[in-house]
Amino acid sequence: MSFNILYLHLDYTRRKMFSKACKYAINAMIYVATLPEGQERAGLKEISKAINSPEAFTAKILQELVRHDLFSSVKGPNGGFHIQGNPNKIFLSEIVEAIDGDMLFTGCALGLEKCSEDHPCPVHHKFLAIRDHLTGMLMTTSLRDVADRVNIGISFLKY
Amino acid sequence: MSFNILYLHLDYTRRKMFSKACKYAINAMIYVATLPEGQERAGLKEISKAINSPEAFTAKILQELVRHDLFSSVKGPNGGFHIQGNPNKIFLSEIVEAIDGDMLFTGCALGLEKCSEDHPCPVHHKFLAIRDHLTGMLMTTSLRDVADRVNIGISFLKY
DNA sequence: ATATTAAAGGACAAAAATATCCTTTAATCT
DNA sequence: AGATTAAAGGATATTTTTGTCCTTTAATAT
Repeated sequence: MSFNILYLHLDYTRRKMFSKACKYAINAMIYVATLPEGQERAGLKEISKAINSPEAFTAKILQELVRHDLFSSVKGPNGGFHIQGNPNKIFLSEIVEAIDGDMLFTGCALGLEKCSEDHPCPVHHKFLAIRDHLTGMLMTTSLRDVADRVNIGISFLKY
Repeated sequence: MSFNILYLHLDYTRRKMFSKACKYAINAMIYVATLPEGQERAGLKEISKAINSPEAFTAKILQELVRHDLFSSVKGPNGGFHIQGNPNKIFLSEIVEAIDGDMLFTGCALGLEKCSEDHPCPVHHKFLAIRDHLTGMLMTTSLRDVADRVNIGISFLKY
């Protein structure tokens, strides 16, 4: 039952920019940011249903976000997760960095250990602009920004 | 012997844009593109030494590049790999697509199955520009471009 | 106080990516 | 033709990422 695995298992032709864990993290935080005032806390089940993610795995990621002070959590009845701080001042870059780290922003695109201006990889200069563009965008896009788009119905968290 | 694994094995804080396989592929092709006229073919050992990559794994990747008509290969003594076609007309995008697929260019950043203008994810519009920037760069940067930089000594394939 | 609820945490499982080894195939060289 | 060389391909191993399950901890509600 493998058409394109005819040739080796080097078929992973579906590499994306972020890890799944990171996507779940971003989606989860956006979802919680969309909740109305007075009820801005949501439980694991609610969150993973809202963003269509595997519950147990999502739990691990939410824990990680709590450790990174992006969420805070409350146990027991009516417990759950709420955003730690002001969604206007939480940026996508912080979520990405919490889960995927900063290699996307700082690491060499070609994997050179000591890639730098002095000792650049062959695509160093080409990627500088891309990286700046990407990190600039992530560092200026707040949770509020994107959550509002969901709330007014012009963007979506699942399917 | 695990300091930052104190908390779960969700520590993969080193996500990069491309897979390792893809980096090896790009580096390998750049290396072969740097070879002087008349000897523009290199064997697996030479290549993986030049780009500092694991030999056997690199072999698989070179095979894949041959299947994608980016390299052609010759067996036996003095065999090896040479670039199939004109390095001026081979672009980084083709190598990335051969190994990592086109999800980086076309896939939704947040993993929405049917992310589109009509039904966009919360960061759709923000990522459009990034993606265009990235793919534009990859589609216009030729192997010759980057190989020349290595040849004149202003960029490097290892360390 | 006790029961209930929900997150935290540990152990484990499955899948994908990375990597190695060994055999087979096809060139070249003698 | 036979020996040698190097890529192709198959099998397998390791590591990382993704995912599940079950117990423990700490809140709330009765």
